[in-house]
Amino acid sequence: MDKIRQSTLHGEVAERVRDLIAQGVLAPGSRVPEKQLCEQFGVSRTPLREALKVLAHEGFVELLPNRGARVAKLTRTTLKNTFEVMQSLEALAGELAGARISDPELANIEALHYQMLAHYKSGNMQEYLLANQQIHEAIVVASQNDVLIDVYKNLNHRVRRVRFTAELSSDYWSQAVSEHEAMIEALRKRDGKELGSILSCHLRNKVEVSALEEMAE
Amino acid sequence: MDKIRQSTLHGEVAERVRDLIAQGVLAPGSRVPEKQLCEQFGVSRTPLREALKVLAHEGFVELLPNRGARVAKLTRTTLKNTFEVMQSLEALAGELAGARISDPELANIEALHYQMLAHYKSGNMQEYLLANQQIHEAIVVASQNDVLIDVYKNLNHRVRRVRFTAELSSDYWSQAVSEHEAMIEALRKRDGKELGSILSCHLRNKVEVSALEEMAE
DNA sequence: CTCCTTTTTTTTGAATGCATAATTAGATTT
DNA sequence: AAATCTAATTATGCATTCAAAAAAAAGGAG
Repeated sequence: MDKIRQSTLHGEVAERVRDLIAQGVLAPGSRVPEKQLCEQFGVSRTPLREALKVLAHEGFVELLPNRGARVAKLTRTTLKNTFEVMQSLEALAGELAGARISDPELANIEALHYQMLAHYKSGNMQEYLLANQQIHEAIVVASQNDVLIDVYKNLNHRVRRVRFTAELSSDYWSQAVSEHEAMIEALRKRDGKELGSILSCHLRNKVEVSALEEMAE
Repeated sequence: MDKIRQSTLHGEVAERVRDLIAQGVLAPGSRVPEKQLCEQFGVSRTPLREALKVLAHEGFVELLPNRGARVAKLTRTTLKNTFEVMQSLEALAGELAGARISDPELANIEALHYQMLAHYKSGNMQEYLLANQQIHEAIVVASQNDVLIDVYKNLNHRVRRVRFTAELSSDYWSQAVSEHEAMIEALRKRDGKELGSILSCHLRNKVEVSALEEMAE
């Protein structure tokens, strides 16, 4: 389950910077202080700068010529666009997963589903959202399409810093839960088409629901 | 039309290395000779290595710890997976473009369409494929979803090195052309749903059609 | 002659150094 | 006192250097 230790320094650094951005330690629009981060991480500027190149490509930071890296602002529009793409990718994942999912994978998703229901009943939103997230990821993984998995994870990374702080209405919860029920049902029937269209709708509300912290500009 | 000169050295270098890979100068599986490329480009290893980090993230090369970068092999499976994702993205692009495309954009696509038809009639496959490619890209751009455009371009980059060397059957050509006719028709009607489903089918044959040069393993 | 070990060479990963551009601070002028 | 110009400081981009690891070459045993 653990991913293989990459042992690439720039990779480690990239992950830590991503975390700093996700946690809001590095504010959107602010410059990325190379020197300070180097001291903090105990590495030289070289691997940090390599990491910044990758992060720029991932959309976490912007590189300004001779002005270093700035934390990219996640605008409402970008967020909406990202969800739009993720929705489409999930729909594809659902279609493929229907045809390709293995029994253990299905069992795992079912287990997650019941965990999620339990959190729903007990009103534990944090845990609910985590299980929910894991289900979606598991479906994507079950698609067995490496490119899809890769692109999806990258986009997921990007929106990680958006916290769902809003109180979700009970209406929304119950609808989401029933959609999830339908998803599991479709998976059990190995009905990819059905699963795809459920997933396609499922994300549609997420944008409005998510309360955005940093929607400057 | 010209993109803004980025003036980032690692960006330039990345592009040149991408080209070398696309042209097959750097063979799949072979190691990327840092020193040699540095001399060839007239830059030091720093920007080259930064570029390699980005290229690794893009899937062009693989980084092996203490063994440098190797040109990634594009397996049949990866190619199939990539087309699967691109197809899904194009379908989304079509849906969005239907709602959002501007009149000049539509006119441009129509122009490209007629160019493509001309090449079809004259049997110029190379030019036909180019126009075809441009139409697909223009539809993606017309979606006005920056994230989508970005991801699509990246995937398109990856498969650029696959050359369509096979002689396309006239059956395939005529079918593809009539599908394109339908696409234009849907665009004129601003019918995103229709365009999406046409595009969704349109790519489906591409995998089999594409004659792959480097399908080792 | 082949296989294995040891040494040499090359290559890689990361730190440091240096020139240039940008930012800040200070001085000068109005 | 506000604004503008200039000097000092700092940060950035890239080249270079250095240590460690891997590949290649040389040597030795069976």
